[in-house]
Amino acid sequence: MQNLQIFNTLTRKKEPFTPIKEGFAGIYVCGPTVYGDPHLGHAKSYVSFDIVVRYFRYLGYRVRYVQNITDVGHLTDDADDGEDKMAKQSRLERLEPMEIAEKYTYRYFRDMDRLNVLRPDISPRATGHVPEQIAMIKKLIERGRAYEVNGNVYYDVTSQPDYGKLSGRSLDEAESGSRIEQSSDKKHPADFALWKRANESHLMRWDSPWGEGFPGWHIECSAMATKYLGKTIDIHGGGLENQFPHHECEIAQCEGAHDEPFVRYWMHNNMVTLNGQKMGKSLGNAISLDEFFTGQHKLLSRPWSPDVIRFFLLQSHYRSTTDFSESALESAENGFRNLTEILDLLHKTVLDQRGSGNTSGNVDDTQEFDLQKLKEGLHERMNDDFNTAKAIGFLFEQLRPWKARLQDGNFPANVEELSDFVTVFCRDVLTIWAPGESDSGQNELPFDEVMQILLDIRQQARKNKDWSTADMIRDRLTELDISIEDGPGGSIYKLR
RNA sequence: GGCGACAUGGCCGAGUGGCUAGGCAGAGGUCUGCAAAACCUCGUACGGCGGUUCGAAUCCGCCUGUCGCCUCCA
Repeated sequence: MQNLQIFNTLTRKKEPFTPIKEGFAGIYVCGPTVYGDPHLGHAKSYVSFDIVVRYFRYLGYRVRYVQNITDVGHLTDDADDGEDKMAKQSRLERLEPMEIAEKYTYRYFRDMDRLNVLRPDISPRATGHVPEQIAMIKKLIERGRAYEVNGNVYYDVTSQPDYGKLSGRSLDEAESGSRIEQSSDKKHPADFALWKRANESHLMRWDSPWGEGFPGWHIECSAMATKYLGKTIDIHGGGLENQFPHHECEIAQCEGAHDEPFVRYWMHNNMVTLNGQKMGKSLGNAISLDEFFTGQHKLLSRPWSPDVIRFFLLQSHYRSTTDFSESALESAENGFRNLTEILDLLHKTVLDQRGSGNTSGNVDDTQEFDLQKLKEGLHERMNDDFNTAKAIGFLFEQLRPWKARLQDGNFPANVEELSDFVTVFCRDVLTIWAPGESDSGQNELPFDEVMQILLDIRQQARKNKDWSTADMIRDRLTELDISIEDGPGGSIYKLR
């Protein structure tokens, strides 16, 4: 009955989703390395997978969503003398490495909360799972998949016949690749570290059978995914740039340790560009989410709300690159406002009907709203590899014809069912709107009542053709970013 | 150098071999004391060159361009 199709990076095809266990879905997504503020790239990735999780739940699946927090400092350089990212940041900020991890973990969740990204069910920390990682490494050595040299442990890629199956690489390519470091200890240039020996100055270090050191940068995901989701998991997601080498190595580690397929469906979201350019610290265009929300960045002319950023992201597909620019955001913002106005109207109509028994509007029976068509259309689009862009387009297409009628107080006979469905879909799946959200600004003070007084005075002036008073009220309010709109049924105000 | 993706109307952005995606902007109109807002109407696009086909933006080849990965990165 559900024809959910997922594009599987492993096969490069859309495939119907079938869970390992009926009714359950285990999802693992690579989480952030917490040594800096989250930026647009994080937003794209985690909003994309937020949709995946929410849609699965909407379909009735019980989801376990696991997303790691990488708080072990991995090296900025694959060579032995590379600096640890966490250590580097802790030196810069004069904080303990774990203070850095905590600080940026909080900031990560704060910004994701603002974007309405659901928190994972489990957010395992890499530093909290060192024993699990060591156990997995031991197992790999026992099974002849890994070897130890001078306190370092490497994975032997030649022991994995299908190494490279996810990214479409072969070991021959890797061997001839010009940019692979020819590390002395490795048997094969593509071998990767499972455990690194810590030199004297290294801050984050643990005891292990191979001496003091720290885990390699792929093993945490393998160990934690296995611990919480089992040897084979339904879905593993992450950014496209992690496809190789990170995810390839995760597969090698898990399948080397368990001889069972690690992941059924691999999902990768595409990247974000800013004004057509790759976002990077070196390019000076890496804008953090907080800077977007506050507008405090030299490339931004004003703040952009998290809702608009989420909506903008959903207007493109997760497997397409998304180019951010202020003009594109502005378009999204206008469209977003347009759509939410319709949703507000629907909700308000239902409240009026339910509330005051006697109704101000009336049923427009000249035309039915085809709710079945809306439902099926949205499901069809979401089932097509979570195509939120198509779904939003369809939402506009179906709802727009009713906007004018709703404004005139006319509504379809099934307005309640329509509103209920749309509320669930927009609030629980897309999460771009929730009923009553837009007008619950300052309930502490009787702001609304005061405004009503002003509007009444102005209405009186207009009745008396006292245009100068009427216009003064409007102009002064406009200065405060409160706009007045006169309609047939009276005037209303809008903040912003 | 190796591997891979993408090139759609002013902008953003979906897309199935044949039928209007959608949004934003723009133009005209309705409404209005003026304005704003809102609503209605309007665009027939698919990088270039070949090929397959009755028919291709959609399939194949070549070319050009952009981007990503190959090194930490969502």
